[in-house]
Amino acid sequence: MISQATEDYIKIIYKMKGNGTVTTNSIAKALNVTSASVTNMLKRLAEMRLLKYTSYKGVKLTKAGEKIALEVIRHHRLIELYLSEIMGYTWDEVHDEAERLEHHISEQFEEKIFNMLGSPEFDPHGAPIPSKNGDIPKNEISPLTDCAPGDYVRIERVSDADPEMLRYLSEIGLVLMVEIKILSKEPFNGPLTVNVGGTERMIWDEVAKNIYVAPVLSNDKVEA
Amino acid sequence: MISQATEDYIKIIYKMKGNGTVTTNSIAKALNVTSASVTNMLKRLAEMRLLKYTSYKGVKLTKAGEKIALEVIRHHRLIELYLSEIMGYTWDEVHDEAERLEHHISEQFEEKIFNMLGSPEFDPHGAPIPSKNGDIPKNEISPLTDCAPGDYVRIERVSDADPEMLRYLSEIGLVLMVEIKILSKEPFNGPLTVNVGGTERMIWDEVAKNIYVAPVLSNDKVEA
DNA sequence: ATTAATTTTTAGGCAAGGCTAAAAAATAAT
DNA sequence: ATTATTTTTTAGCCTTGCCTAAAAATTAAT
Ligand SMILES: [Mn+2]
Ligand SMILES: [Mn+2]
Ligand SMILES: [Mn+2]
Ligand SMILES: [Mn+2]
Repeated sequence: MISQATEDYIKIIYKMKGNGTVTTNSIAKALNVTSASVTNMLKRLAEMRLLKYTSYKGVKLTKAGEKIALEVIRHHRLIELYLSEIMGYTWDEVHDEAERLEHHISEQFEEKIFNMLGSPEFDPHGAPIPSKNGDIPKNEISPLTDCAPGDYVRIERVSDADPEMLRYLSEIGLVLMVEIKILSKEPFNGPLTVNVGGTERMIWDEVAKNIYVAPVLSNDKVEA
Repeated sequence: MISQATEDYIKIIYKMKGNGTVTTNSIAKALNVTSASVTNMLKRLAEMRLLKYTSYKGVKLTKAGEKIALEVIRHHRLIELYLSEIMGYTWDEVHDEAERLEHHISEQFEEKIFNMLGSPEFDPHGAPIPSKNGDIPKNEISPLTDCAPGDYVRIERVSDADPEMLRYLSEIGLVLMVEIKILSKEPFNGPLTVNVGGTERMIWDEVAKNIYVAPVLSNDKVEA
């Protein structure tokens, strides 16, 4: 059996591979353990052939490691969606529960909830759910911070890192699939003003960073 | 946080307290570990004030220990019922899944499934679900092996220990709430013959041991 | 009352996964 | 090119839970 700690290391390494080299320190920070602990674990994971580890140089998952990462992420996102769709959790409550359960459900459980949810492709925060064989549903999204005045976009994904932020976002109506129009944007990472369901809102960098959007095709637009 | 191992020890000790003194060996057998491991753990549990441990003499849970036991058992049985009622598991599939999940769900999760299930009192095998404050729903049941010819009884509980046995029982129609009439019983733990839904069945000791029944009041009887 | 058998505890080890403090390597600054 | 800073690794230690083998205590049989 593969341990919870192992799964958490592998998962975080997988998630960090986007932003350049995955270093000892970055893993330590993400998992809230010391770098010494990370070095120790990386050696063991390399021993298990779940990743390739070059001292001082960083780390890269093997095929086997990536498979485990995708499996855990699939569990996590399916559970999040299940909690929210079937059990009535709010989107700020699902992450912590999923973070534990992802390591302890059976394949049968995974399959059952996958079917109950109608073969879903995205979790409650818009994150793609890897398929059983590791394919990741694609959708074209970009950071809200990249938008320009005049853009008309739909919220397609939010970061699930901070429950407080999620509560704030739903409070001000910034939930998935909501369409917003960018009214203005100040330079130097300054605040945006947007129109959300008829209300004008200011969204500053700290908040905007959490939101990803896709353009609304002009023929779908409903002028606000 | 209290570890999974701790919870499993406490739970098994609680369950064994019915049959006389709980000994090192009996715990070892039940948990499939060596007696040396048990001695070691008992010392730690005593240190944590979860039980009173007298060398060579056996063990008894404290109030704190009992509270943990009841909490874990409540989780286990609620999860079993949830899996069977809401997710379509069969009664032979629920135990293993519950055995892991019981240690990892939150109080919120517990509450949600409790409500979804309509404040249930018994699990899919007829075992009572301890209430939030530790009360255990009572029902008057006795072993099927204690029945005498002529008795008319209802199946109120089955042992969930062996999935194979559970599959066999449902195969021959011996599921919860089914009413059966005892036709004959051989001495020396010999087989019983019973009438189940019009069919005559032989139930020998190994099988009968798993079944607990309550008498059906004569005015409720439906002659078979 | 001894002796034999059984149960339980001790002693000593091991693997996983953490930690701190010190050493070494890599990077950045002068 | 040195020197200073940051990153990473080593070394040594700890706790949890498990193990085996040997010793001690208890219980059962003669
Ligand atoms: Mn996790
Ligand atoms: Mn999510
Ligand atoms: Mn368990
Ligand atoms: Mn049960």
